[in-house]
Amino acid sequence: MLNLSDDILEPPGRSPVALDVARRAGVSTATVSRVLNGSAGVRADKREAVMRAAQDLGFVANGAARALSTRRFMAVGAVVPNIENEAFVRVLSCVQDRLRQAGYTLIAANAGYDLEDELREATFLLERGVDGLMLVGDIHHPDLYARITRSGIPMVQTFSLSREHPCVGFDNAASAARAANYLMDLGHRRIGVISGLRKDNDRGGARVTGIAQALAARGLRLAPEHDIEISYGIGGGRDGFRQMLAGGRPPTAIICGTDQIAFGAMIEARARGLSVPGDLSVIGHNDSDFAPFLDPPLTTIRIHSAEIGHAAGDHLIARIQGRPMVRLTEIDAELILRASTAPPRLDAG
Amino acid sequence: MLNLSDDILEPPGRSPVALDVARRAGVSTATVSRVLNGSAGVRADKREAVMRAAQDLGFVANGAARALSTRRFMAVGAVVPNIENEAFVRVLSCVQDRLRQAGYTLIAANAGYDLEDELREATFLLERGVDGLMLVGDIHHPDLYARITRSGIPMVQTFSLSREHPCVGFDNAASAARAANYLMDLGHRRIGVISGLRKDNDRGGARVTGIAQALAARGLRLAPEHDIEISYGIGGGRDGFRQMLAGGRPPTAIICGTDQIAFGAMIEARARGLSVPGDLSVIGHNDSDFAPFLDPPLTTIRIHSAEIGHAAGDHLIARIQGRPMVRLTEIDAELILRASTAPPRLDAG
DNA sequence: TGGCTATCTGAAAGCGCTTTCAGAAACCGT
DNA sequence: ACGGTTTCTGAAAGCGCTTTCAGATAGCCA
Repeated sequence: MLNLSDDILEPPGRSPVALDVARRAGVSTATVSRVLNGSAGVRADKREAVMRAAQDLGFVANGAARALSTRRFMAVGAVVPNIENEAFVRVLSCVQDRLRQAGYTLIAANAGYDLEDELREATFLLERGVDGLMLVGDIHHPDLYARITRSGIPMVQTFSLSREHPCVGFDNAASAARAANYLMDLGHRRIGVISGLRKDNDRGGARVTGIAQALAARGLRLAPEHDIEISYGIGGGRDGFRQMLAGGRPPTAIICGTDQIAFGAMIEARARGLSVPGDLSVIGHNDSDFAPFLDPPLTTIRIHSAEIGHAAGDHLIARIQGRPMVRLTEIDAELILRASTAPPRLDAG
Repeated sequence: MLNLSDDILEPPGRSPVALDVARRAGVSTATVSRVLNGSAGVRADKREAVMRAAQDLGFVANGAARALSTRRFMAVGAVVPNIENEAFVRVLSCVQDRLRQAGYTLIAANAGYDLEDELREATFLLERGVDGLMLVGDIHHPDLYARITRSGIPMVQTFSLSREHPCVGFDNAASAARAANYLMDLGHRRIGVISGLRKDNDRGGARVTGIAQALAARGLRLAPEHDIEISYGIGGGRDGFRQMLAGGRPPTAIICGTDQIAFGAMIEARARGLSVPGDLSVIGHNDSDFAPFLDPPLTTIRIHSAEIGHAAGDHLIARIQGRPMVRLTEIDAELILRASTAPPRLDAG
């Protein structure tokens, strides 16, 4: 690196502050602030001088001081159940897109499907001073709502609909019911479910409820041995389907909580000599990247994570900026038909 | 909600500050600060009073004021090329683990494999006042290093080794070479590569170089028509392999930049009537969740993302806290042998 | 009980920025 | 050239917390 005088002058211990810029430009810190924040009403020559001085010094405003002064942290927090889950990552990424455009930062945290942990993480973000908060689902620690209210910042829930709180999501029960109806229309009468853990997870719970109700509406029932709950993942899907087969008469179709679970179930089915969709129809959830590439390509409920993220971001920004905003935004999920579903064999009874 | 007097007393407009707690507890803000930061030397009765007052008021310290005062933001930033990439997400998640234990927050940003964007995002984080910075790879915008130096915060690079900068990673060239040697040991002589975009991506570049050198060391060469660069993803893998077949005599083995690419290539191979590993051996990178479940299970280079993340987190925390830290930490990648690799057919020549 | 040390505590001074408010400078028409 | 505007600018007052420093209090022994 060249030893330009500017570099040498900078004592490495202390980074330049607004006062340094002001002195160098021969103005006051007030003017420095005005220039750097783009507010009008500064004569061109002074504006120039400030810009140059800031540039020379490599001045970067201290975010904490700015936040303290403006009472805006310029960041919003998001707590998701699992930061490694494809759908949540997509949402975070899209929320961040929108925030960035408005000059805000996203700070994401992981709750691990546990209400206490979620409370802890959200409190952490609240302490940091985030200007808004994004959560997943409609089940939260009661103290959490109190703290959010007290902090006075806007909050939005995602991935499910809520009658109490602002939300961007879809009707998990209805979309799962749609999948069940589709299977029944194909002629299936023994339909199973493999879902992720449902504790403190309204999405998972609603989906199973929706399916059960759709079955009931046509005089069928979700047999307990066909209602499996496992921890997420491909391995979980294998285990789940194995468990289901152990429960007596096998279903002719299953609806899975994620595409990973569906993938696992399909692997296990094949290992047992069952063909998909010949002996077993399979439906997943999410429309993951790999879903169209499975063998057979997976029929799945596409959750528009990107749209949810964008809408949630817009929602928070609007409320932070004091603009009016609808309480509920519905981003409908969609049943994507591929080749993992077909009518049951005639002899399947 | 019950209308407890405490709730009513709180004017919703203004959240309580340290002074409110101090008054209610009958002490000064200095003592409040001492109690809430766990510093010793406060008599038990006053400590109690402060705790109760803080509790009653639902007091949450203002993070900006604290940061301004302590000159610590208690957050570190991370800029990764693609926040939706499994390996990077894993690293972020593990870095966060470590940071959290030390009381720090992670703020992640997306650079999209573009040096300018990376500079922009990193600057954004620097402005925020992060206490440390994690980057991916050893190729960055020259201005970025200058800004980091000027800010005086510790930085660590990940996923590759660097002779200049602090880093936690592995030798991409060597591990890819190991895969190539393994294939050559099996008897392969026409080996191809499908990698992600290599522009501004030292990892991708190093891997291809490593493979080319390993081939050269045994008197073979990486034919240009067997050296394919595509954008990441399963679809990319399909396209890439199709492209490779169009280039004349097909390879008997390929090494792919990610498991997704490998998956795509396997799909395309099968569509062309080639069996894996009979006609084509395939090696991936990352050991993704689904790799063991592909058909056949995928041989892949396992990158220990979790360990990299933990080490990077520890590295930053140590330096932030002024503890000494080694400049370079090597977390070796590992070749995981599964069923997608086998000796070439005898007639493959 | 007095005097000395060991503990506690509060007043006050920042941290670095934004923003108000009043004064200075520039501009205008006559 | 002068009063009246209009436009700019800087001094100074916070924002809410931490931390120093000196004074107050408690504890102890003789």
